[in-house]
Amino acid sequence: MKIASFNINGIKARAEALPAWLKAAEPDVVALQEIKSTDETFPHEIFDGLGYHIVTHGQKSFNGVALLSRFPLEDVVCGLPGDASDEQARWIEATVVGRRAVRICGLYLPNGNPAPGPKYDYKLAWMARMRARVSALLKTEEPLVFAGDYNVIPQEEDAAKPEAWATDALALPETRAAFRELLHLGLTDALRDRVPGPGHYTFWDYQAGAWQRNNGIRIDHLLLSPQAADLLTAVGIDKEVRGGDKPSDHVPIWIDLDA
DNA sequence: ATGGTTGGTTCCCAA
Repeated sequence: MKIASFNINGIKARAEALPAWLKAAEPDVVALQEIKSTDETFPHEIFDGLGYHIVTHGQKSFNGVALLSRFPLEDVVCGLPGDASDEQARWIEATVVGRRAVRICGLYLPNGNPAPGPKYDYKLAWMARMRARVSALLKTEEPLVFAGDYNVIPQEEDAAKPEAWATDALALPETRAAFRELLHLGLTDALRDRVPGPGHYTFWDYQAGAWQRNNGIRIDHLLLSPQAADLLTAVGIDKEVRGGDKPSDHVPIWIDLDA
């Protein structure tokens, strides 16, 4: 089962690039972030003929997440549990059954800039709430995949120019500590596990020729529960997508599970 | 230290 995460930075702007990647990469399940669309205005027609079941959790203008799957999407949960007053669409869960059942959680973790400030407070509170949700799901002992844009640069080696991010919400010590707390629950960072070391980026800013200079950062992650990590057979970043026509500023990251 | 670009919306904000 090939499972991917892709922050598309606007579903309507990616009406050509996203289907083109799906045809080439043939993922079974995809977690999309930043659809920037409501459920009502989501352009389902761009996926016609590609064979995906689709669930969306959108909002107007900003954020918004979705799951695509060649298998039916079961037991869907929209919104990160733990704060009924939170109106930002950043979390969606569903179970897919291939040869085995896997629960997929798609997430768009808050950016948090500027830090310090209320946006950074929201980021840290959201990460604490995610930790509680991960803990609850781990008790099921199901294979779990947490796929998304974490807006976290976990270590210095995950940025081409780490000094440029020293005071940024994506890299502050408190951000990295909160990310490590997730890992310490028992999750495996699939890419770090299989391809340790520097130079593996998933985001290049549109500005200042970041792509041409390979000034990238690794902020899109696939974290696996122990039962999912046992099934991991491959991991990759589809870097070439960044050089295509009308690209997102993020590229897809994917894993293959023996499931 | 600053600037630079894109998307969705709107008389700029978020990233």
